Amino acid sequence: MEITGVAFGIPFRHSITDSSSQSTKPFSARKSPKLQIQHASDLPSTLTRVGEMLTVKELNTALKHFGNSNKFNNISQLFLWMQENKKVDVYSYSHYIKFMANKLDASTILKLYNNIQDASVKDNVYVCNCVLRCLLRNGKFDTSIKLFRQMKEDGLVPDLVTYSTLIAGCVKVKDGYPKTLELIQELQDNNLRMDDVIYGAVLAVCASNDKWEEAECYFKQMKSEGRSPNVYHYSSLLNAYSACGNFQKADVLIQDMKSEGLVPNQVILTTLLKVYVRGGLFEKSRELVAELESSGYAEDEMPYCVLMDGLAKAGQIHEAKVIFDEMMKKQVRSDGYAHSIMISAFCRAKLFQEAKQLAKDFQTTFNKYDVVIMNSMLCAFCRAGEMDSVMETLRKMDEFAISPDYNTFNILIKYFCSKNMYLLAYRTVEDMRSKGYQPTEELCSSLIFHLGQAKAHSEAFSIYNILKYSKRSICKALHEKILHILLAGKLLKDAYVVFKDNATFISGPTTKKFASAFMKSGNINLINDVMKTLHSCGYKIDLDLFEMAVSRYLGQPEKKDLLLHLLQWMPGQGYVVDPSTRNLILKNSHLFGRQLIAEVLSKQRIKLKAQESR
DNA sequence: GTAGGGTTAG
Repeated sequence: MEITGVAFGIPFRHSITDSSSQSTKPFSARKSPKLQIQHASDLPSTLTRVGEMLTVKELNTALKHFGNSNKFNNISQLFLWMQENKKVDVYSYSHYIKFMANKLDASTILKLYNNIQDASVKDNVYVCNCVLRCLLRNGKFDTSIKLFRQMKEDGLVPDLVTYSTLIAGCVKVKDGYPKTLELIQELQDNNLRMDDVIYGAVLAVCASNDKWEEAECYFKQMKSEGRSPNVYHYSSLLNAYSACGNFQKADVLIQDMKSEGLVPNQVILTTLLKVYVRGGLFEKSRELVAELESSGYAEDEMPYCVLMDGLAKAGQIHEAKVIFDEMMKKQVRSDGYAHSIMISAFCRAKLFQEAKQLAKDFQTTFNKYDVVIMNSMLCAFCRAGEMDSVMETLRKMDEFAISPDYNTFNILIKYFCSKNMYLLAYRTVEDMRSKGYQPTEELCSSLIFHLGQAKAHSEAFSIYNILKYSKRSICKALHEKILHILLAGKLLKDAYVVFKDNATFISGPTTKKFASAFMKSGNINLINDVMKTLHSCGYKIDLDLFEMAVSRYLGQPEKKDLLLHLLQWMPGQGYVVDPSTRNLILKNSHLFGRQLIAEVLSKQRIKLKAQESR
């Protein structure tokens, strides 16, 4: 066997990069550890072999290498190894988090951050900024604000990048505008000054929150600070004008922009179209679309979509359809937005056959789906009563792994209700809630009613509880409604809970109905509790109720302590058993101890006499 | 060697 090449060849360290050499050494042995890592087919075992030879800096470079070539699996394996072998620094964290920003979910990133032991890494501004950005990318705005607070307490000194990251996170967030104001105030308090990037983010926040006056104000402010707005700043302000359809302001802004030497691009002109459409200037809008077409800016569907949607929402559904047909004739590139807009528009206009037709058309011509188009189609099929198509669409959602959203659930639940499929509707509400969506009270309330009618008592109660434990306030009459359903279903323990929590909303007759149902067949161990609850709610317990309770106890002598307790409790609240109940007790007193019973009853009599003499 | 932004449609 020839071994010379391996045993006596060029020393390993020197062979490094020359993978094309004719050496007989094994391929891997001819590479530097660094390259071995970068080219490893089995990274963990390569790391075990050569990882220790590399510095943190070199490992970071490898991390960057994997990051730049989108090798996410390798990034994870390498970073994990680095952590386990204590070869991490701030660069490792910021590289890793940056590259994995779209792959790490919120809980993973939080765990990663919270597990950092080295305080100098944990309050490093680069690391913190990366972590915050990653959370915001995951849509976790509140979490990131909370973490930001925590970071500051732990020693983070935020910089301009921190604030711009957070402000950018405020776009498309409820309450994003007030939060942005707070952040601006805070950065100013920290003696930082807004730069072009922050102005850009702030203008976008204003635009998405319908704050055109505020947007205008920031725009002027940045100009007065000697900054030159770029095309993005202009387009955000223009977008802010679109919400109110202020076309005069928009036209002036475009002139201003041109005079600054900026050329309106496709986005600017499309946004201007949005302003005209929102302003109801449909003739001017059509002209602008024509202008976009001749500039080559109408090669995809967006401008048509803006116009169609505006027309449809202004009640001009047929005019919208004309645009749609023209668009189809011109074979404009479409991702399905145009279909989605028209399907929803037809549904809104209650033109369900037309909606269904377009939905079918979409199914046969597109093979690309998302949750919005799925919802449009579902809505159309449901409203047109096409059960098979509804089911097929649901199968498609599964097939394409599209998770249902709030709208999906709502459409389905309403549909199932309309078809009297209440149990299916019930299961869909449960599903909806388990996915974190809150059904509306109106929907729940009607479903509770129908489930009750269908004798699905415990299902009705589940829906009631979903409503109750949601943060919304619920209609007071619902408590009484569910109480009737629970009584009908003999779910007396649940009925008791509902009664106890909502006694003030329950009418006298319903209270009476609950009380006698409970005395008759409720859990014997709760009878005294129910009595006390009734009394403390101001309900005057009548003697029949006591008689029922006493009969229950007499039927189960092992509960004698409960009977004695009840009898002892009564006089203090002004109750005394009636003569027939008294006789009943006396007749059975051997079961309880004659002496005791006699004492208790005589105490009741004394009390009674005292009351009478008063 | 590390981190930030902003524009149009359902």
